[in-house]
Formats: sequence, structure tokens, C-alpha cells
Amino acid sequence: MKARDETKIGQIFAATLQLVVEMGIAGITMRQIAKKARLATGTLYIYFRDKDDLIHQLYEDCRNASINAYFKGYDPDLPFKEGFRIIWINILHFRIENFDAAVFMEQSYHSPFISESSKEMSRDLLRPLFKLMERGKEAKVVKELDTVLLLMFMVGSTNDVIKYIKYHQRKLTDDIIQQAFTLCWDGLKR
Amino acid sequence: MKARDETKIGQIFAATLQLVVEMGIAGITMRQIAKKARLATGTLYIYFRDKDDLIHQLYEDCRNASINAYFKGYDPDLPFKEGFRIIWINILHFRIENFDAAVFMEQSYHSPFISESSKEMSRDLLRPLFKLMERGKEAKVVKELDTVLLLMFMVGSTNDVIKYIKYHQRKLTDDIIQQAFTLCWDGLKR
DNA sequence: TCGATAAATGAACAAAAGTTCATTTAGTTT
DNA sequence: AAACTAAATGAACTTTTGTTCATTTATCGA
Repeated sequence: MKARDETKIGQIFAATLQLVVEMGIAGITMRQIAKKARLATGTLYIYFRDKDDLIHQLYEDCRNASINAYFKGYDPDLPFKEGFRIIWINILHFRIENFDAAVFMEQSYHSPFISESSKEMSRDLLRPLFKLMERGKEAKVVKELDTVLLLMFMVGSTNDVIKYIKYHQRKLTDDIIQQAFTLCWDGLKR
Repeated sequence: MKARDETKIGQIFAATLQLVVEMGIAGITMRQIAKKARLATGTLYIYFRDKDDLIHQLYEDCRNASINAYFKGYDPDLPFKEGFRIIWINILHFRIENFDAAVFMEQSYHSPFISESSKEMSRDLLRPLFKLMERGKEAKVVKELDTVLLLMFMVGSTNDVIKYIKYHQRKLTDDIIQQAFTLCWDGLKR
């Protein structure tokens, strides 16, 4: 018998993400996804129960991929600032290289597709970052403010760079990374 | 003859914004908008050519309202930091009090509704902020980096506070405003 | 090589959403 | 107060989109 082609899921995901960046989550249809993935519309229903299921699985996929990427190369034994820099740059790189996924996840947050529980899970996955920031506070190198506020500021500052690069046609040079990191760091540090 | 009730446009806009926050721009239908605004669906077509027109006009309305609010009480003769603080807090307040509008504008950016030219116009409306930041650089109080990057960082830092407040059920106290402003200011200052 | 089985297809069907329009309602004018 | 006109209505119509299914195609095991 014929085996299922598991690479197709990747094709479908990639096509969907591209469409979301082009049209927003409002504009995507099953037909368009199929067309962009070079498949028949019916084929989508072999791999996904329905549109809802497709979007959901894509969301989970994006979330997991990003969390994995964030902590790559991080060693809790490094001095705080070094560890912090590694993670900050990981986040930045991942979200620029997976810009489509980043836009999709942002759009998903306010959408009928993603449930409250999925959002809850996303928050849970910020927990390792939470610990990192607490460490910075204990070591007296980071301001004594609410950890969540500090985290929002940290993650948000990568957002700003991404918008800067993508919407103003700038190149992501080491210089810019360094500059943007300094903006964030000087804000957080005591 | 019967006069057009111009307050209805406000009703329709408010209903649409509420729906966007609840369902995302993906989930809104003309029927739902009408229902939430306590109107018949047909009435929407008296005030707007079609759905596209409705979304467009709402976008313009939100954009204009925000730009107006940003510079309220700003006086170019004030010392830079004072002027900067006024505008930063204006942005923050406006976007929290008009959270629906802020979500809508963010979602609109990647959507089939908003054209390239509308986005271009939005960028133009950042121009006054651009001048402000250049002033800060000339006065040697702000870091010598690309003005657009600095602006993204400034506006983005209000974003972070908004997410903090709205998604983590915090109250917007003067304390938090002060803390968040310091995060941003310490990042930017030389 | 052949038969079996599931993937793949896309036209057809069903459901949902956008839009229209004949009719009713409510101000305005004379 | 009556005539007039445009707003308001919501059921009906049209278009778009999600989903199914009979048919074809490709792969695997015997």
C-alpha cells in the first residue's frame, strides 16, 4: 500500500505561513493553502481533520520550534550577562529567520482558532525565561521590578529589531544586533 | 426627510473593534458587526460601500485618533527628557485606553484589507516622532544610533507595558508607568 | 508482475458570509 | 396633518469557502 508522505505536512505548514504574512490570518482559505503547497484541496483533509485542526497543529509546531531555539547554547553556569545575551540573540535570530512563524503566532493570539488553553501553554513555556530573569535580579545586575514586566521588555525589544529590519529593509548586521542588545541591556541593568 | 444618524458610525466602529479583540480580524462578519451594533445588516451598507470600505475607514479613524493623542500637551521648548516623557506616556495611555484599536491596527498590518499605501501613510505619521528623536540625538542625551531603530524601541517599549497590563491582569499604576518609562529611558540615554 | 490498499485528486455539495432590495419606519417640509 | 424622502429593516439572493467522495494514481507485499 501507499505510505503517507510526511514531508507534505511541512509543505502545508510553509504554504500556510506564507499566506498569513501576505494576507493575514483573515485571508487564508483551504483552496489557497492547497494551491500554494501544490496539492489538491482534498489532500489537506488527509493530513488534517479540518481547517481548525490545521491551524492548531501549525500553532503548536511554531511554539515548540521557537522554545527549543531560544535556549540553544545556553549554560546556566555562564555569568548572567553572557547567558542573557545568548538567549536574547537566539530569540532575535529565530524570529527573524522564521519571520512568517512569528507573524502567524502574533496574529493567532487574537483569533477564533487558538483556544485559551493553548495561550496558557504558551505562557508556561516562558517559564525558563522567567527563571533566567529571577537569577538576574538575585545577582543584583537587573532592576528590582516585576519579573513579568522585565520579561515583556526583554522579548519586546527583539520585536522592535525585527520590525526595524523587516519593515524598513535593513540588513541584520552584527553591528545592529550589538546596538539593539545594548538598548535592551541598558534598560534592564541596575 | 429623515437625516442620517452620524452617531451610528461610531457604534459600528466600536462594535467592530470589540469583535476584532474577541475573534481577531479573521473572525468578523457583517452579520456579527450589525448584531453587536444593534442594527440590521442592511444598515451597514448605508454607511459603508462594503466590508472592505468599513475596515478601511475604521483603520484611518484609528490612525488619526492615535496620532492626535500622541502630541497632546507636548511643547518643543521643554527640556528633551520632559517632552519625551510626555509623549511616551501619551502613547501608553492612549493605547491602553484604546486597546481594541491598538489590537485592530496591529492585526490590520498583515491583512488583505489594508493596502500598501495606507501603511505608507502610517509611516509618514510617525514623522513628528522622528523629529523628536533627532532632537534628542543632537542634544547628546540619546544614543547615536539610527533614528528609526530608536523609534521602534521607544514605541515598542509601550507595547510591552500594554501586554503586561492586559494579559497579566495588572493595574496601570503611576508606579508601573514610572518603572516602565525608566526601562525605556535607560535604554535610550547615552 | 499483479493485486491490494491507501494516498491523491478535483468536481460536486453544503455551509457560511457578503450584498441587495422590496417594504416599513421616522424625520422634515409645506 | 399630509406628503415626501431617506434611513432602517431583514429575508432573499449571490458569492465564496469549507468539506466530501467517487475516481485515479502510486507504492508495497506476495
